[in-house]
Amino acid sequence: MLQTSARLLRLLSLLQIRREWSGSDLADRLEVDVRTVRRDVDKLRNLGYPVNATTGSAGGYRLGAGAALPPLLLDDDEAVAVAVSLRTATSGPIAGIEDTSLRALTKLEQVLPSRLRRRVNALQSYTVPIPLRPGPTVDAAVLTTIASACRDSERLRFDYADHNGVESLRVVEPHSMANWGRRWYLVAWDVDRADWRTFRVDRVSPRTPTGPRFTPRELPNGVDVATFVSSRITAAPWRSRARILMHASAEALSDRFGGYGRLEPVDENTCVFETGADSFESLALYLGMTGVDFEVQEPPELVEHIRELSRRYARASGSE
Amino acid sequence: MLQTSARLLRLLSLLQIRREWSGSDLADRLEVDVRTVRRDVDKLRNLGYPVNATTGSAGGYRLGAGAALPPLLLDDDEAVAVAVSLRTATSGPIAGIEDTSLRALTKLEQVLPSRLRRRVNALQSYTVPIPLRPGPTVDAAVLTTIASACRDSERLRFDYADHNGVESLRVVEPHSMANWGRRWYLVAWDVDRADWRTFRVDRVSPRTPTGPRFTPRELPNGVDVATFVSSRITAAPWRSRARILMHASAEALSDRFGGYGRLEPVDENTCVFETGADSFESLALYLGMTGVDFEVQEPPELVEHIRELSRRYARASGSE
DNA sequence: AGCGTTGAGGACAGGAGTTGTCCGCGAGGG
DNA sequence: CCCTCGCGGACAACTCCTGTCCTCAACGCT
Repeated sequence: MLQTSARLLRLLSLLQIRREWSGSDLADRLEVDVRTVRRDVDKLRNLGYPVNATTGSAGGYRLGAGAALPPLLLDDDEAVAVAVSLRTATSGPIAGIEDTSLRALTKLEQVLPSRLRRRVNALQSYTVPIPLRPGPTVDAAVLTTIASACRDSERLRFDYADHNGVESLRVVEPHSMANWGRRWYLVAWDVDRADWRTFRVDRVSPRTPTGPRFTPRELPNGVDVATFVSSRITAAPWRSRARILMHASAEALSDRFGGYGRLEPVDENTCVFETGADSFESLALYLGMTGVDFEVQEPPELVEHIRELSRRYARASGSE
Repeated sequence: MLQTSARLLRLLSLLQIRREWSGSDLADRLEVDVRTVRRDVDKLRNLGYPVNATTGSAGGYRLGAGAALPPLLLDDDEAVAVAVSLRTATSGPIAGIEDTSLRALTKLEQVLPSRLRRRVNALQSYTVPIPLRPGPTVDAAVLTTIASACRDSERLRFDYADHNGVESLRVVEPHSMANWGRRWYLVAWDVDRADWRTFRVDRVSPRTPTGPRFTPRELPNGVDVATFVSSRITAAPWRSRARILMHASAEALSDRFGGYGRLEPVDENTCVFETGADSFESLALYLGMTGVDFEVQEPPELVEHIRELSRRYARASGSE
C-alpha cells in the first residue's frame, strides 16, 4: 500500500513536470500496468484533482486546474527559487501579501533540506535591491505562456513587433527561452519562414489558444541555447557602459554597487565604478541615491542626463 | 483504498500547518486509531519524509527537514502569494534564478484554480515598482524564525535594541506579527516583565534555539492584533507627508504614482501628488525619475533635500 | 523516586483494497 | 476505414491495512 501511495505521488509529480502524458508512458515510468495507471488516475480524480484525458491517436492525460490545489512537487532548484522569491516578497513592493508570503515561507522553510537552505541563504545574500527597473518589462503571463509551450512542445501563435515596430503574426515551434541581461529571448523554429529565429519576449503578444503539439527538433549544428542566443543578439545586455569616479571608499560602496559593476579603489576616499545601463536616466538617479559625490568620466551622454536632472531639481526647489 | 493515500496526504498537510502534533490529535483529525497514525507516520518515514517524534508528556510528532522536499500543500492564499512572488522574481532583482522561478511558476500556474488565477492577476496589476526601499530592512530569516515561533507557540529569546540603541535580552511568548507601513512588529508577552510588549522586528536578533512550548494567551480585553499594534505604535507608517505639484496630468502619472499616494488633478497639465515617505532622499529621487517637472509644496525639508541633490548633480556634471 | 503521559512496535484476525489479465466499447485522427 | 488510445467491467490471487491488545521506553512533573 505504501507502493500505491508513493505511486500516486509520483504520478502527480509526473503530471506536473510535463503537461501531456500517454497512458503507456506513465505505465512505463511507474512500472505498472496501464490498467493500474487508469485506476490511479481515477484515484486522483476522486481526490479532487482533475486529470483531463483525450482519446484518439494524439490522446493523453493532463493535469488541469481544479477546485483545489494539488500538492506541489518541486525539485531542488525550484524550491530554492520559491524560497528566495518569497523572502524578497515579504519585504517587497507588493502591498497586501506580506503576511501570507510569510506563512507560505514558514511552511516551506520548515521542511527545506539543509543543503537547500544554505543555497537560499547564499542566493539571498547576493541580492541587491535594484532602485529602478529600466527598459521594457516582460509580462509574467506572457512568460509563463511561452514557458509552458516550450515545455509541452506546443505550437505558439503570436503577434511580433520587430525593432521598427512593424507587427506580424508568427507561428512557431518554441524551443526554449533564455534570459540575457534583463531581457528574455525565445528561440523557436518559425514555421512560415522555415528557419530558426530569436524573438524578444517583451515584443511578443501570444494569441490563444496554443496550437497543436509538434515533435521537438534540435538546434542546428547541435549548439546549445546560450551560444545560439548570444550569436543572434546584436545588442549587448547593456546599451552602454559607464565609468564614474566616486568620492568614497570602495568598501563603503560595495554593498550597494557590488552587484552592478566593478568597483576599483583609487585611494582611501575614492574609487572608480564601472557599470552598464540600459538607460542613463536610471543610472543617474541610482548614482544620486548614494549621498556620495561623484564625477562621470564617461560616457558624455550620462553627463548630459545628470545636467538635466540637476536643472530639474533646481527648478523644483525654486533655486533657479 | 483511497482512504489510505488521501489520509497520508492529509497527514502531511497537517504536519505542515502546525509544527507539533500529538498522536491522539492526529488520530482525531484523521478519524482513525492512534495505532494507525503511528503506522502512517512510519509510512511517511519510509517515503523519505523525516517525522521526528519526542516521547514524554510534552511529546509529539513534527515534520523535519529531510533529504527530499515533501509535496507542498498550500492553501489558497499561500498559493496566490507564491505565484505573485514568483512572477515578480522572474523579472526581478535577483540574478540567476529567473529560469528556475519561471519553471516553478509554470508548474504552479498549470494547476492553479481559475478563481485563484484571477486573484493573482488582480494583485499583480496593483504592483508598483518601488524605486527605493528606504529605512531598515527586515531580515527574512528573522521573520521566519519569529513566524514559526508564533505558529508553534514556542518561547523566543532575542536581543532587542530599543530606540536608543540599548540592547537587552528578552524572553517572550510570541503572539503574532503585524506589518504596518513597511515595518514588521512582533506582539508578545514579555515573560520577565510580565506584560504585553510590541517589538520592531528589524531590531530583534533571535537567539537559538527557541524555547519550550507555552499555552497561548489572549490579548488583553479581547482586542485584535491590528488594533493592539496600532494603539502601541507612536510612529505613523510614514515619517512625514508631502505635497508636490506635478507638471503633468493625473492620468499620465497614475501608473507610477497611483499606488503611493493620492493624485488630485488641478488642470489638464497639472496635478497635486500627496504622499508619505520614510526618507526624503528616496522621495526626491523617485520624483526625479519621472522626467516631469515638479514643485514641492511641503514639507520644507524635502525642498532642502532636492536642493542638495541639485547641487550634487551639478557638481557631478561639472556645471558648477 | 514514582507516576502519568506519549510514542514504539509485535501479534493477530478479519476484511478491504490492489493488481494484472482479458475483454469489448467509443472517440479522434490520418 | 483503420489504427491508436482512453474507459471501464469482471475476476481471482494476493497484499496489506485496520483496530485491538499488549509490553516497553523516554520524558517531565510532583
